[in-house]
Amino acid sequence: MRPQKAEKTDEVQGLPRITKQRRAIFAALQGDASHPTAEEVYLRVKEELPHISLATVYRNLKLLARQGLIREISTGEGPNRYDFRTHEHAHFQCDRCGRILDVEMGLPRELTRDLERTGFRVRSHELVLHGLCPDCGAASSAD
Amino acid sequence: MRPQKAEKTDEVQGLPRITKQRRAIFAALQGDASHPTAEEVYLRVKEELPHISLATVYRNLKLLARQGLIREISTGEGPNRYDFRTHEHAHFQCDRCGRILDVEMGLPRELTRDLERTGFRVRSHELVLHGLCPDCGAASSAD
DNA sequence: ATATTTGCAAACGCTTTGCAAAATT
DNA sequence: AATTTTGCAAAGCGTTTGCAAATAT
Repeated sequence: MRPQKAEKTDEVQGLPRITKQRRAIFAALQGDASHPTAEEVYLRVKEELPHISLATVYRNLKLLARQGLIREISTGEGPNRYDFRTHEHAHFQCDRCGRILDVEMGLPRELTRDLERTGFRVRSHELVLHGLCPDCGAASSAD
Repeated sequence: MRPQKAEKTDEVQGLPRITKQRRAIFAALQGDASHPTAEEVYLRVKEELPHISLATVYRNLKLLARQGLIREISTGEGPNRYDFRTHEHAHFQCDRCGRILDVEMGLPRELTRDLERTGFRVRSHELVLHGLCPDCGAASSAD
């Protein structure tokens, strides 16, 4: 029996470090309510760091999302989008213009309560509404 | 000015035809509450129609979904899944076993009412809950 | 000094598409 | 007969990954 050195069983990842790329990506997202895609974030950050690669952007967006510093939105069509707002809220995607808008809407307690009663443990949820946004709704009734 | 023959502007698609592939794909889904992926449907149908191609399965699942005969679920990770139940309901995906379960849960009227008041038109929504299903929740507390 | 992170390019998984032949209406 | 649909293979899109060099701790 050979002595084992500190069991790396859990594939533990060391502490995330603060690189200029990581900082710039996070900063680019701050205050951007447009729910940009990774590609869009890449283009924004590229102005500041012209040598940054798209892979780095993808890696960092994923990491920031895992850390809960940003939110990842998958709309079911097209690329994922990223949201600097991490509080509980839903999203509305317009069928016409494709824009994604924040909707301040939490899931009613009673809904999850029933689930938990039947043995589920609800950790999170993603709610995406589809339809026409105010702009496009008005435009379409004018057609 | 040359006479134009019947303007094909709208790229109108003719009526869907009933092929044995289409029928088999739809049939394979009937009563299958497991929310199979396109690949899984393909394997099932292949037993009956060994020469069917994966592309045909993809095409038909999309078509059936557009027609409202089945429902397409995008969970945000992994391939899309298909549901023969078309009525309003949510989905629960277990973080541990990955299974997707139906949750009879409609969106409360009041929630959408506010949106409609502010000019939105809500056509549909997709709600996916994440957490632990009863089986996995029990298993994990035993750890 | 050690571990993480980067940029690059190549690979990946899922899905869609162009095409000629086959099948449906 | 006209048009849709099929199977095949190839392309597509968004994303992830292997690697050696660069960087943060």
